Amino acid sequence: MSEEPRNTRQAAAGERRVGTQIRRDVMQLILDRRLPPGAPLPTEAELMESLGVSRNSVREALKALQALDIVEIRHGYGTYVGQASLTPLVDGLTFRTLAGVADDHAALTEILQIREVLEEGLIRRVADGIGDDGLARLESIVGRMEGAARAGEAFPDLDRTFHETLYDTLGNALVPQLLAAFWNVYHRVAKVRGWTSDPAPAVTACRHRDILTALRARDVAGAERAMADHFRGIEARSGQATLGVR
Amino acid sequence: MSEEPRNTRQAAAGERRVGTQIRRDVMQLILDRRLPPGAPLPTEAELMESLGVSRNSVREALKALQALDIVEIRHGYGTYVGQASLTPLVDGLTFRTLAGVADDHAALTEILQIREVLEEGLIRRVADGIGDDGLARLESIVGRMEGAARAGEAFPDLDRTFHETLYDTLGNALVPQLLAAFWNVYHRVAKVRGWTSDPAPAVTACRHRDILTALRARDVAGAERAMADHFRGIEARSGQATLGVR
DNA sequence: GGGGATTTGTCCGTATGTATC
DNA sequence: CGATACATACGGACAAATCCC
Repeated sequence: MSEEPRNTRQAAAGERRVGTQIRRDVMQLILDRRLPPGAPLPTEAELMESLGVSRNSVREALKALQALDIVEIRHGYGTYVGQASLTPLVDGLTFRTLAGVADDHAALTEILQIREVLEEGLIRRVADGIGDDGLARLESIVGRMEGAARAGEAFPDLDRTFHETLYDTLGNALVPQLLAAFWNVYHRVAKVRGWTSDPAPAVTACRHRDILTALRARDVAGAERAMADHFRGIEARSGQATLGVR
Repeated sequence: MSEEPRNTRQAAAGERRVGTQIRRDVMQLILDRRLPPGAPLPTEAELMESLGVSRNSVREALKALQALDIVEIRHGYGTYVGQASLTPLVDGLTFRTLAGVADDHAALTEILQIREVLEEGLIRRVADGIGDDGLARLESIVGRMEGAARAGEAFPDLDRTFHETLYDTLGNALVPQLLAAFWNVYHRVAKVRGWTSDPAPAVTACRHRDILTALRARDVAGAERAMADHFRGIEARSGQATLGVR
């Protein structure tokens, strides 16, 4: 009775840090039970008993998993399986950009370049397989863009929705989420920096119209060029904004 | 003395959740003081005094920031500014893939498709601006690949290094990190699933040789085709692996 | 290499706010 | 509205790891 292994954690030699082990255990629990997003998880009390750890350790591990959107905690109600979205990427990239040792224009240009490469490559695949319903949905969005542009208003949400719907037809759920993540980082940084949003809505609406027109004509090369032009416009706006604060 | 605003947090009405507010405060502290990655942060005791909260709350917030790689905690030493790497993305995507309601082959195909679009678009820009030193570094890597292939051994690390060095010349620090993140997710899932690594190293080495040859000849279209062929090979391997466990 | 100081890791107990039924 | 279950937050205590002298 000289040494009593309080729990099974030390004996298994899985991890020396309790907190890390709890994180792995909770993730493994979700995987083992095939719990879908939104499914209820054991309460903190149940976890501290089944894992043999204190409430504080459970909470710290749960907070870490919450930051990764692997679990979702609702105050006074319970803990649930999270959506595993790309929110952590948005938070991380936003912080990284704002904290950049160099000026943020360079960091934002990097993000923009990746978006550009992605969308230029994707538009080709979209042009091949888009159907009439997809074109109709895009037409509706572009129509609303032109309406807002005539009123002289910017339309960041419509812009985002356009690109999101554009790649819905690919059947790749990760693509719209990744592009939305980059989009969110860009606009969140712009908001913090106090940049004005889209000084020329009419031009932006025209760019989207060009993309849709090329898509209708099944003009792959034209769609690629239209998308490239669109990004030239964004870069120009971004460059002017940084010039303004210098 | 009837009401003493212990801190400025409640008065500003920024957030009603203490934990969330601490997270924002610590991030803002890093931004305000222009602290670079690796710089020391206040100790837990200092934070609980300056923010007027308990140690548990400080620790929970710090654990969340640690999961995002925004801070780095060293047991018995101190807390430091993190690298803000893409580790959270790797963790999230790996979990998301393993927990996928559909089979993981679909989820991995999504990741692979994004890598494919990215690298096919990037290789074009690389072919324009790569110098002799870059070609020499790639030559060295491909040479070691061919050596390993002759010995019948797989070379996952060399594969990863090849793609990483390939895009070093772009001057976009985010590109290699993002590709490395996708690469890590793919191989981590493959490891968990017990897939065998690269059954035909000779073919893989040949694909990389093709890319390098096209790059030397400044053959943009050829480089793009070689890269596409490379991904066809990966997809074939991935498809066979999932067939094997069925 | 030994010892003390500092800092994070873990645990316990208690009180409070919050959402659901 | 009350009752209940749950997360949120606080305070104190000791253990473990690291560093410095």
